[in-house]
Amino acid sequence: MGVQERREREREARKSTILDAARELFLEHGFNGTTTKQIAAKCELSEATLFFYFQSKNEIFTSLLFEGIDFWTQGLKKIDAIKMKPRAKLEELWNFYDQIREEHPEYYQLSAFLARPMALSNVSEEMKAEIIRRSGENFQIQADMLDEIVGNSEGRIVADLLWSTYLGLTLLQGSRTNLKTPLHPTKKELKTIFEMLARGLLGDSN
Amino acid sequence: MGVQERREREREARKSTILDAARELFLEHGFNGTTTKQIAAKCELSEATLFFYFQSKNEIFTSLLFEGIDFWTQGLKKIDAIKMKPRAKLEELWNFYDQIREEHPEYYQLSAFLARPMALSNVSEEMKAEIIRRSGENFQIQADMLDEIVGNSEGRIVADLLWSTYLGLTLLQGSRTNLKTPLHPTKKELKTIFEMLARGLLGDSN
Amino acid sequence: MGVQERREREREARKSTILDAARELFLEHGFNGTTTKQIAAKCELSEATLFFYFQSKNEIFTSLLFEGIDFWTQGLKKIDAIKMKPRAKLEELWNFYDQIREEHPEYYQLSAFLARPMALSNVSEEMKAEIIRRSGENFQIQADMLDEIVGNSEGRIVADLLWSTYLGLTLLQGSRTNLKTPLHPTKKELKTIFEMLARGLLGDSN
Amino acid sequence: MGVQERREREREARKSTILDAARELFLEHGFNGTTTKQIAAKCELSEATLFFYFQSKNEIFTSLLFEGIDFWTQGLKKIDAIKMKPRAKLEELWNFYDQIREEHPEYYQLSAFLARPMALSNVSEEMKAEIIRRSGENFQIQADMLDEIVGNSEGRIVADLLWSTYLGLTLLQGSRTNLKTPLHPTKKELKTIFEMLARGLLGDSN
DNA sequence: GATGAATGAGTATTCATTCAT
DNA sequence: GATGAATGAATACTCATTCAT
Repeated sequence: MGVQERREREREARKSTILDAARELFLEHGFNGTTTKQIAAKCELSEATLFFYFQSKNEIFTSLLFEGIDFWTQGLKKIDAIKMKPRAKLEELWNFYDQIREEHPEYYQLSAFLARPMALSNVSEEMKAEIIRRSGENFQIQADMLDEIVGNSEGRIVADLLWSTYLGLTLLQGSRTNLKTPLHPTKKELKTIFEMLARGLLGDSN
Repeated sequence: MGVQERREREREARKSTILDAARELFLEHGFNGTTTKQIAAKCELSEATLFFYFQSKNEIFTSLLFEGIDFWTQGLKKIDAIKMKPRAKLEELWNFYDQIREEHPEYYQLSAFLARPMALSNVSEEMKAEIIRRSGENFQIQADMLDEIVGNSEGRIVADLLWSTYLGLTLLQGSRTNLKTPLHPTKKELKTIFEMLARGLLGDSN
Repeated sequence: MGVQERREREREARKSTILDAARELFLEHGFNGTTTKQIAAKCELSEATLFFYFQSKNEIFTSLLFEGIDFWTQGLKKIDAIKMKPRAKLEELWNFYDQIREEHPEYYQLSAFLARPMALSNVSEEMKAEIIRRSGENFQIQADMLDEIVGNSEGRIVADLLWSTYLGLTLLQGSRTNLKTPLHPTKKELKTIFEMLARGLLGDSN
Repeated sequence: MGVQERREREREARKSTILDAARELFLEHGFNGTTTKQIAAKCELSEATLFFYFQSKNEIFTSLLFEGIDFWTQGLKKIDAIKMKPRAKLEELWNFYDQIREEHPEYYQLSAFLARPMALSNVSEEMKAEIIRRSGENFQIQADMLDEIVGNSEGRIVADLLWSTYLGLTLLQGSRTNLKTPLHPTKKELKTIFEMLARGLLGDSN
């Protein structure tokens, strides 16, 4: 059934085209600030075609959400699998955050996005449940990893600290871009912050 | 003229009523997701009446922004004025964050809000400039305070760390509320996080 | 009853103030393009006060209409009363048109206004009837006068020609102002036009 | 591609339907007195559909303006091309006015419309410039034609007289319709008026 | 598969008018 | 008398979605 397979592949390619356009627009203008007309224009299709590939604007949106969550899952699982000393692994995790932020800012923004109170107000209850499940899974991976790193069951707390800090720093930079303030922390300063944090988390000796 | 004064007071009260309704809705659904109809319904006025007190939906929005920024300014200045040992002052600042978050979550959300890339896309250039100015002032107060606390000019970096962490933690909790995950960190865990941070910032001796 | 009389006088004065403001705005922007807010602002009263002196925006409008029609009636009756040779009287009438256009353009515009198909669409049937009655009276005075001037019962036709020409010329100038075309006919050219017309109406000998 | 051509034709037909409805309403109630709802109802389409064919209410309006101006241009050029004796040509022109008024009163009203002070207040500066240009062209054709007819360079003045008279007569009839006065001048009386005018313009001998 | 055409429900804002003081 | 406050109805225009082809 080569024909059917090719059709399937083509269908997925088209969906990708649409998602690429939508992702950019949703990130820049938010859900309500983005129109199907804009999405259609950006991917050079008619508005009607969008609805052939997705049931609704909302489905396009949740597709992007799942895509982002899955991206994180894959990265975290890869790190989890590596064998390393605690301090090194902590640094590895931190660097992973850094890397995603640089190479895939859209997936980074996603995390901040999901944290906003209004984030899921347009999403159906079923979808919401699924998003919750998958996001929780991601957090659990990090918490387990950090349990191991700090050598006790405070992993959950440390995960909170580490993750919040990074999330906060990202937002801070976003805010400074908005507010046209000089961008801080720089790459070097980020390193300093990590050292401070690591000292706090693991003690001076590490 | 008692009459005129009473009128003025009543007018301010009405504006407050509108702002209270609008604040809640904007926080929950964002600017584009909130309609003047919703605001009017929430404060039990007609839509037209909104426009008697504010020139536009945008003016309502920016009024809320300024209100929040000013609230922070006042609190920060109060702390800045207190004479204290570094470690104690650090704790004071941390507690201030905590207190606002508990007593005025709406002003807390504001900070996260301002960080979003699309946050100010509906705001006129003049207003944007003013928001930038006042927000920057708030950050400067914190940076200066922390310079003094850590005893060197790394205040800016420390301010970044402290503030990002707290901002991140807030978002984390928001995210967990959204995602219906059990709420962490708890009050006690927050204390632990602060200890870790303080150790990282000031060294073990403090 | 001096008090009551003074009150009456004051009331009329206020009405005049309002009408002055309204006249200017209606002429410039039309009925639908003029708002009660604008009228109130122009005469430095509150919108509500307008409704103390007039029942509605429509009543303000029809008041202006009657005012204008009456102004014409008075002028025409004055000319009618003068004893003169036909050609001189024709010129007198023409000059009267000219004078009103220069000194009271608002009353001149009125005539053009009344001629427009949509002119009275906002006016109640009773008011419309009254306007029709009084306008017809004005036309009758002119027709009778011209019967006498041309010495036969073709006055009605001549009145039509004379009046249409003048009305048309006024509109022509209005159109040229709108279209920023050089203004023609000039005062001198108007005289030439009158000569042509008079020759046509009365024959070469006059 | 027959399909594409048919689509194009259908699209033009729909635009025409909308313009027909709009023309009637604008003539009767003016720009501000006509709503998109009314237009939509009149041509049995939804309001939204109007905006699929035209960018704005204003674009509908200016489309009508251009349509009318072009109609005049075509007729005038046709007459200009005919070789005739002066008096005959003058009559030809007069009859052309008459014909348009009878067969296309909407294009006749247009001229009166353009003359109103507020006529173009809703039109963009670019459009206004274009309207001015094209209207001026029409007048120039008439002035040149009349220069030739009267045999000297007084064409401009004669054009003013002729055109104003006709414009005025149209308005007069409009006014009488409004005011429910018996309609004058009749067809026969119009002829008499023309004779008077022609005598005035060309002298008794013609 | 893809799209031009069509629309019901909504969007911020304005308007003439009313009413309590 | 005068006005600040309030509003129902309307206004031009937009949006996500549907459907015939």
